[in-house]
Amino acid sequence: MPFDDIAAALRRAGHRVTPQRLAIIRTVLASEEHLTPGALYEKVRRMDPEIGEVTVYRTLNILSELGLVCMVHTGENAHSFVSRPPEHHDHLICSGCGKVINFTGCNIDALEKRLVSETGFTIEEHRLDLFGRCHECAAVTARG
Amino acid sequence: MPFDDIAAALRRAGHRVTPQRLAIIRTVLASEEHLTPGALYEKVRRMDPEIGEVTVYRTLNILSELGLVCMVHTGENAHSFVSRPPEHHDHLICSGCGKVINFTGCNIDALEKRLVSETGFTIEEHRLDLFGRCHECAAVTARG
DNA sequence: AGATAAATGAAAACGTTTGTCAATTATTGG
DNA sequence: CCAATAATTGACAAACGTTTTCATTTATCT
Ligand SMILES: [Zn+2]
Ligand SMILES: [Zn+2]
Ligand SMILES: [Zn+2]
Ligand SMILES: [Zn+2]
Repeated sequence: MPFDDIAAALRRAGHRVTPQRLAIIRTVLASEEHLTPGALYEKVRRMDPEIGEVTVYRTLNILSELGLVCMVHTGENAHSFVSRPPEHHDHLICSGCGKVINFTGCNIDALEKRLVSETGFTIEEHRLDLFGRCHECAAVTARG
Repeated sequence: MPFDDIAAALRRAGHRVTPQRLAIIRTVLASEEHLTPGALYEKVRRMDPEIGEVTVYRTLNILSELGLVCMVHTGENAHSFVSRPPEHHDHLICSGCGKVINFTGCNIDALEKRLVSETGFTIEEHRLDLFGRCHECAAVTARG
């Protein structure tokens, strides 16, 4: 999602567009990786050394509630946030070497439809991680 | 997973089988819902009032690493744990109230086959979490 | 039963997240 | 542009969730 669209959506939702919020949005957009509020705070400080950590938390909550950034539950003790990617993808992770392969086309629409009708939930997103062993690591295991 | 199997697996992995751990396992097995370590601690205390909260944390980490219980990332600020049912299941999680619904039949075999042939990976397991809003929480959002 | 290393529980350290509040500031409208 | 207004900010502290530390206890093995 482009910078200007995020700022416009913020204003449209009745929030003010402050320099601090713009700095936070820029920093999220500039980073490819998922960042915790704390890590993001450290990065934003380089742009705006006076910014408070609390402002980062508050802004991320707003952006995430408006669907302007993506909140990821990693299993660590803190949430992570990342700019909303252009297209949806999931992960294939090697338990041996840690290699991560992104793939598209998870194709779970039928499953989502089934669950919507069975549970009454509104489904917004999902996270699918497949764990296994890459070719190299599988070979090592077989030998050992 | 039955009580005795969990205890045996614990011992097989080189861990000791203590009364505290048995109480924690019993409590997890007795509860249908996902519980945070804190909530679980309150329940276990009724069986063993002298148990320490730290022991609950440590035990849950061990059980979860050994795959004997299921750790759920709900989007709340704490993880939840639940007994692992005999058959594979995935999670549908409400971003509003944290409610978790288990479902079976994720049916991703075709996807796994495709990825195996495309990447050469051997796939061992997966984690699929769907996030959305339950009927009650969706109503609140629409009203607000 | 005795030796040994793992496990326990209390307290404290640590990181994350939220609440409070006076001071600042983006926005609105004249 | 200026003044009025209400949202936002940042410092501080409080509330959580989780891990570390360490002396004491205890499960396990011989
Ligand atoms: Zn590998
Ligand atoms: Zn997907
Ligand atoms: Zn709900
Ligand atoms: Zn599944």
